[in-house]
Amino acid sequence: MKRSFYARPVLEVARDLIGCVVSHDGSSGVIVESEAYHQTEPACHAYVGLTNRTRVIFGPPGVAYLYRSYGIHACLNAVCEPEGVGAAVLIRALEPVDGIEPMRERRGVERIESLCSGPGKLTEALAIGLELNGTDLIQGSIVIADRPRAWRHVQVVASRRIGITKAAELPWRFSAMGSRFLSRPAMSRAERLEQTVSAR
DNA sequence: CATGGGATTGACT
DNA sequence: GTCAATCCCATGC
Repeated sequence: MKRSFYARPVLEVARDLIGCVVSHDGSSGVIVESEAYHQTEPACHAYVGLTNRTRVIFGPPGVAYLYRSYGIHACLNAVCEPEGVGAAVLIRALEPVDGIEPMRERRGVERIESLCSGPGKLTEALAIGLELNGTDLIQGSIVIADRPRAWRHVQVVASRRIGITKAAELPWRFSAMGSRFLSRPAMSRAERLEQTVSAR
Protein backbone atom coordinates (compact mmCIF):
# COMPACT_ATOMS: atom_id res chain seq x y z
CA MET A 1 0.00 0.00 0.00
CA LYS A 2 1.27 3.47 -0.83
CA ARG A 3 1.38 6.26 1.71
CA SER A 4 -1.08 8.32 -0.37
CA PHE A 5 -3.69 5.62 0.36
CA TYR A 6 -3.67 6.66 4.03
CA ALA A 7 -3.47 10.41 3.40
CA ARG A 8 -7.19 10.48 2.48
CA PRO A 9 -10.35 11.07 4.57
CA VAL A 10 -10.43 8.44 7.30
CA LEU A 11 -13.89 7.17 6.37
CA GLU A 12 -12.71 6.34 2.86
CA VAL A 13 -9.62 4.58 4.15
CA ALA A 14 -11.63 2.56 6.69
CA ARG A 15 -13.97 1.39 3.94
CA ASP A 16 -11.18 0.67 1.45
CA LEU A 17 -9.15 -1.35 3.95
CA ILE A 18 -11.85 -4.04 3.96
CA GLY A 19 -10.43 -6.87 1.85
CA CYS A 20 -6.79 -5.82 2.27
CA VAL A 21 -4.25 -8.16 3.85
CA VAL A 22 -2.34 -7.57 7.09
CA SER A 23 0.87 -9.54 7.62
CA HIS A 24 3.27 -9.82 10.52
CA ASP A 25 5.72 -12.42 11.76
CA GLY A 26 4.73 -15.12 9.28
CA SER A 27 0.96 -14.83 9.71
CA SER A 28 -1.57 -12.89 7.67
CA GLY A 29 -5.28 -12.26 7.30
CA VAL A 30 -7.81 -10.29 5.26
CA ILE A 31 -9.35 -7.28 7.01
CA VAL A 32 -13.08 -7.93 7.38
CA GLU A 33 -13.91 -5.26 9.97
CA SER A 34 -12.65 -1.72 10.65
CA GLU A 35 -13.68 1.47 12.42
CA ALA A 36 -12.86 5.11 11.70
CA TYR A 37 -11.85 7.61 14.39
CA HIS A 38 -11.34 11.35 13.93
CA GLN A 39 -10.13 14.13 16.25
CA THR A 40 -13.42 16.01 15.83
CA GLU A 41 -15.49 13.38 17.67
CA PRO A 42 -15.10 12.46 21.36
CA ALA A 43 -14.65 8.70 20.94
CA CYS A 44 -11.30 9.35 19.25
CA HIS A 45 -8.20 9.32 21.44
CA ALA A 46 -7.01 12.38 19.50
CA TYR A 47 -10.08 14.36 20.66
CA VAL A 48 -8.10 15.60 23.68
CA GLY A 49 -5.53 17.17 21.38
CA LEU A 50 -1.80 16.65 21.08
CA THR A 51 -0.38 14.73 24.04
CA ASN A 52 2.38 12.18 24.45
CA ARG A 53 -0.13 9.42 23.84
CA THR A 54 -1.77 10.97 20.77
CA ARG A 55 1.44 12.18 19.12
CA VAL A 56 1.44 9.24 16.68
CA ILE A 57 -2.19 9.82 15.62
CA PHE A 58 -1.35 13.40 14.63
CA GLY A 59 1.78 12.30 12.80
CA PRO A 60 2.34 11.24 9.19
CA PRO A 61 -0.18 8.84 7.60
CA GLY A 62 0.66 5.19 7.02
CA VAL A 63 2.03 4.62 10.53
CA ALA A 64 0.83 2.11 13.14
CA TYR A 65 -0.87 3.48 16.27
CA LEU A 66 -1.00 0.81 18.99
CA TYR A 67 -2.57 1.31 22.38
CA ARG A 68 -3.31 -0.88 25.38
CA SER A 69 -6.97 -1.58 25.92
CA TYR A 70 -8.38 -2.32 29.38
CA GLY A 71 -4.87 -2.91 30.61
CA ILE A 72 -4.65 -6.17 28.74
CA HIS A 73 -4.92 -6.05 24.95
CA ALA A 74 -3.07 -4.23 22.19
CA CYS A 75 -5.18 -2.68 19.44
CA LEU A 76 -3.87 -1.86 15.95
CA ASN A 77 -4.72 1.30 14.04
CA ALA A 78 -3.55 2.82 10.76
CA VAL A 79 -2.91 6.56 11.03
CA CYS A 80 -4.71 8.49 8.28
CA GLU A 81 -5.15 11.96 6.75
CA PRO A 82 -2.35 14.52 6.35
CA GLU A 83 0.19 15.09 9.12
CA GLY A 84 -1.30 17.40 11.73
CA VAL A 85 -4.77 15.82 11.52
CA GLY A 86 -5.65 13.27 14.22
CA ALA A 87 -7.38 10.36 12.50
CA ALA A 88 -6.92 6.59 12.44
CA VAL A 89 -8.60 3.35 11.42
CA LEU A 90 -8.95 0.61 14.04
CA ILE A 91 -8.48 -2.87 12.55
CA ARG A 92 -11.14 -4.95 14.32
CA ALA A 93 -11.14 -8.39 12.67
CA LEU A 94 -9.32 -10.53 10.12
CA GLU A 95 -10.11 -13.64 8.16
CA PRO A 96 -7.00 -15.81 8.72
CA VAL A 97 -5.08 -16.66 5.53
CA ASP A 98 -1.47 -17.71 6.16
CA GLY A 99 0.44 -18.88 9.22
CA ILE A 100 -2.71 -20.21 10.84
CA GLU A 101 -0.95 -22.77 13.04
CA PRO A 102 1.26 -20.11 14.66
CA MET A 103 -1.92 -18.08 15.25
CA ARG A 104 -3.48 -21.02 17.06
CA GLU A 105 -0.39 -21.39 19.25
CA ARG A 106 -0.25 -17.69 20.13
CA ARG A 107 -3.98 -17.53 20.84
CA GLY A 108 -4.38 -20.85 22.58
CA VAL A 109 -7.59 -21.63 20.68
CA GLU A 110 -8.27 -23.93 17.74
CA ARG A 111 -11.43 -22.61 16.12
CA ILE A 112 -10.45 -20.56 13.09
CA GLU A 113 -13.35 -18.13 13.54
CA SER A 114 -12.01 -17.26 17.00
CA LEU A 115 -8.42 -16.49 16.02
CA CYS A 116 -8.78 -12.88 14.81
CA SER A 117 -12.42 -11.95 15.49
CA GLY A 118 -11.70 -8.88 17.61
CA PRO A 119 -9.11 -6.08 17.86
CA GLY A 120 -7.32 -7.65 20.83
CA LYS A 121 -7.43 -11.12 19.34
CA LEU A 122 -5.86 -10.27 16.01
CA THR A 123 -2.87 -8.50 17.55
CA GLU A 124 -2.26 -11.55 19.72
CA ALA A 125 -2.66 -13.89 16.73
CA LEU A 126 -0.16 -11.87 14.64
CA ALA A 127 2.23 -11.21 17.56
CA ILE A 128 1.75 -7.45 17.19
CA GLY A 129 2.73 -5.71 20.42
CA LEU A 130 2.85 -2.16 21.74
CA GLU A 131 6.54 -1.92 20.83
CA LEU A 132 5.38 -1.48 17.23
CA ASN A 133 3.59 1.78 18.07
CA GLY A 134 4.79 4.46 15.65
CA THR A 135 6.34 2.02 13.18
CA ASP A 136 5.82 2.48 9.46
CA LEU A 137 3.17 0.45 7.64
CA ILE A 138 4.86 1.12 4.28
CA GLN A 139 8.31 -0.23 5.10
CA GLY A 140 8.04 -1.59 8.65
CA SER A 141 7.50 -5.09 10.02
CA ILE A 142 3.69 -4.85 9.80
CA VAL A 143 2.65 -4.91 6.13
CA ILE A 144 -0.78 -4.08 4.68
CA ALA A 145 -1.20 -5.22 1.07
CA ASP A 146 -3.90 -4.39 -1.47
CA ARG A 147 -6.97 -6.59 -1.97
CA PRO A 148 -6.33 -9.99 -3.53
CA ARG A 149 -8.32 -10.67 -6.71
CA ALA A 150 -11.00 -12.62 -4.87
CA TRP A 151 -11.66 -9.62 -2.62
CA ARG A 152 -11.66 -7.02 -5.39
CA HIS A 153 -15.43 -6.52 -5.34
CA VAL A 154 -16.22 -7.19 -1.68
CA GLN A 155 -19.47 -5.64 -0.48
CA VAL A 156 -18.94 -3.37 2.53
CA VAL A 157 -21.59 -2.67 5.17
CA ALA A 158 -21.55 0.45 7.40
CA SER A 159 -22.93 0.26 10.93
CA ARG A 160 -22.40 1.73 14.40
CA ARG A 161 -19.08 1.43 16.22
CA ILE A 162 -18.71 -1.05 19.05
CA GLY A 163 -17.75 -0.67 22.69
CA ILE A 164 -17.82 3.12 22.92
CA THR A 165 -20.04 5.45 24.93
CA LYS A 166 -19.33 8.74 23.15
CA ALA A 167 -20.48 9.49 19.59
CA ALA A 168 -21.89 5.95 19.50
CA GLU A 169 -24.48 6.85 16.89
CA LEU A 170 -22.01 7.44 14.05
CA PRO A 171 -22.08 4.66 11.41
CA TRP A 172 -18.30 4.52 11.22
CA ARG A 173 -17.82 0.75 11.45
CA PHE A 174 -17.25 -1.13 8.21
CA SER A 175 -17.52 -4.87 7.65
CA ALA A 176 -17.31 -7.35 4.82
CA MET A 177 -20.85 -8.44 4.04
CA GLY A 178 -21.64 -11.95 5.22
CA SER A 179 -18.22 -12.66 6.76
CA ARG A 180 -18.04 -15.37 9.46
CA PHE A 181 -14.96 -13.73 10.96
CA LEU A 182 -16.41 -10.51 12.42
CA SER A 183 -16.12 -9.57 16.09
CA ARG A 184 -19.90 -9.11 15.98
CA PRO A 185 -22.51 -9.16 13.19
CA ALA A 186 -22.92 -5.93 11.24
CA MET A 187 -26.47 -5.66 12.50
CA SER A 188 -27.89 -7.19 15.64
CA ARG A 189 -31.11 -9.18 15.40
CA ALA A 190 -32.95 -6.29 17.06
CA GLU A 191 -31.54 -3.77 14.58
CA ARG A 192 -32.53 -5.98 11.65
CA LEU A 193 -36.04 -6.29 12.99
CA GLU A 194 -36.25 -2.57 13.56
CA GLN A 195 -35.04 -1.92 10.02
CA THR A 196 -37.64 -4.32 8.65
CA VAL A 197 -40.36 -2.53 10.58
CA SER A 198 -39.31 0.96 9.60
CA ALA A 199 -39.02 -0.07 5.95
CA ARG A 200 -42.74 -0.73 5.71
C1' DC B 1 0.56 12.40 43.25
C1' DA B 2 -4.31 10.19 43.34
C1' DT B 3 -8.02 9.04 40.69
C1' DG B 4 -11.19 7.37 37.17
C1' DG B 5 -12.18 5.46 32.96
C1' DG B 6 -11.75 2.76 29.05
C1' DA B 7 -11.83 1.65 20.85
C1' DT B 8 -11.80 -5.93 25.27
C1' DT B 9 -12.00 -10.55 26.30
C1' DG B 10 -13.14 -14.83 28.47
C1' DA B 11 -15.21 -17.19 32.23
C1' DC B 12 -19.26 -17.87 34.52
C1' DT B 13 -24.73 -17.85 35.77
C1' DG C 1 -27.16 -12.06 30.55
C1' DT C 2 -23.01 -10.38 34.41
C1' DC C 3 -18.38 -9.39 35.79
C1' DA C 4 -13.37 -9.08 36.79
C1' DA C 5 -8.67 -8.65 35.07
C1' DT C 6 -5.19 -4.95 34.68
C1' DC C 7 -2.47 -0.79 33.14
C1' DC C 8 -1.88 3.36 30.72
C1' DC C 9 -3.01 7.84 30.40
C1' DA C 10 -5.23 12.42 31.02
C1' DT C 11 -6.88 15.21 34.39
C1' DG C 12 -7.25 17.66 38.67
C1' DC C 13 -5.72 18.75 43.23
